[in-house]
Amino acid sequence: MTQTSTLLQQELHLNGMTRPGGRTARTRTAVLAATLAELAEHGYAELTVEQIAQRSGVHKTTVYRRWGGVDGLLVDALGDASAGEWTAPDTGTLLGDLTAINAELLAGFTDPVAGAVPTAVISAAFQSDAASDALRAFYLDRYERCAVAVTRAIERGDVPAGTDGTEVVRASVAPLFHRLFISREPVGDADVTRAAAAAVAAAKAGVY
Amino acid sequence: MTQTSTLLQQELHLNGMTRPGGRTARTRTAVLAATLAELAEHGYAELTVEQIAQRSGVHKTTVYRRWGGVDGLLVDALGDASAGEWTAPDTGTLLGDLTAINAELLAGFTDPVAGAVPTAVISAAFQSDAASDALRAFYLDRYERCAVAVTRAIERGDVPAGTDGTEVVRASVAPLFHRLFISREPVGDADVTRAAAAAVAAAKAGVY
DNA sequence: GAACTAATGCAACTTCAGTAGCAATAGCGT
DNA sequence: ACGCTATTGCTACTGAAGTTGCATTAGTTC
Repeated sequence: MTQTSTLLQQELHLNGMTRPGGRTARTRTAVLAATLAELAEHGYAELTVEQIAQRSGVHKTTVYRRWGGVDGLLVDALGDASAGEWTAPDTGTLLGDLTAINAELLAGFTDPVAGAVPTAVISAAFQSDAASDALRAFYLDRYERCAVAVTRAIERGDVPAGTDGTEVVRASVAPLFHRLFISREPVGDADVTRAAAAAVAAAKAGVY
Repeated sequence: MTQTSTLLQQELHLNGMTRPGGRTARTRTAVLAATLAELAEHGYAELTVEQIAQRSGVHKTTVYRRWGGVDGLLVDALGDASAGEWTAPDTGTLLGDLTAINAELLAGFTDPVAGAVPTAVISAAFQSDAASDALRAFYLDRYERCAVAVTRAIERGDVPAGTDGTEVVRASVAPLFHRLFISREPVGDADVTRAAAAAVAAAKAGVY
């Protein structure tokens, strides 16, 4: 956590608060930073409010009051992470775009720091409706942004008109998620390219 | 839990025990049955050893000693569920087979009783290595059994020779898992057929 | 059927997640 | 600058998860 990112978070997300003063934002920043740190160090299984509170210097009662528990913290952290602007890569071909998206996705989840929050929220979604809703919103937004790659492919004539872009993206990333969190198999570059190639083949066949 | 299934479980899974006598098997049956019942009623989030112990009439110390905790119970329950023989459907076409597999999968996870154990193990795999290993073994076995559908398609000449059957199956089911547990979107029959069709199209294009 | 021992039952204890009530503090408006 | 109040800090409490040591029961073996 650099000082710049700290200040950045302090400026953002002050909506809906009756008193968005310096202290409120300060505690939020400290708690979320501590959450990320604890998550990266110990993982979701051992993520506890007490540790986060102690690490952030904020009392645990405050954390329980504002976030309700670990799930709430994760939801807030996910919203924070997805706040920044993000645009899909543009390599010139649909296969290239989807491959790049998949590679970025895999790299993100493989990295113990960057992947900790999304992984934890996926796990928390099994228990918490709030986490489930946050996940859905996050990925719908992501797929919407990625769909432009398919739109470009349609304009190039590579893919039938009327193809649902978000569906193609979903199909492209699904095998990676499947290996990572369902069948729990190792995932490599071969899976990245194969999944993208399969989505392209299905799209060209007019499945979506 | 019918009496027949109880007796069936009592007969099975007696390997590796130093004293596989009647009582040991009896407590195991009672505890696993209680686990399934608790899971179906309250879900994984509220699944607790104490409740299971109380419901089964077995002391909680015994449960902790033999299974170590909730995760161990789920692993054992999953092994129990996957013990029975299962063969992939044979409809005459690859698309039909994959669609049938997907439909069965979705129905299984949608049903609150039948889907409770697999769902819980997927969730537990985020915390427990034992659950993760059990999941991997379970699905590898499942995909192996489903791969015969692709083998038949190769023999019919519908799909290029050398196609990896398990990969096709993975690709076919992945979008369903993705909607169910990652993006948390509603899943319907349209998704079942579309995912199967996409896998077929990619397989025919020689991706796998 | 009698001794042996694996497996279970039992009670007490420790630890920790989460809550409640009240005191203290710091931002906000005048 | 001064009061108001949202927010946080603090202490103590409740309840549940999980552990430990020992007593008891029930299969197994001879």
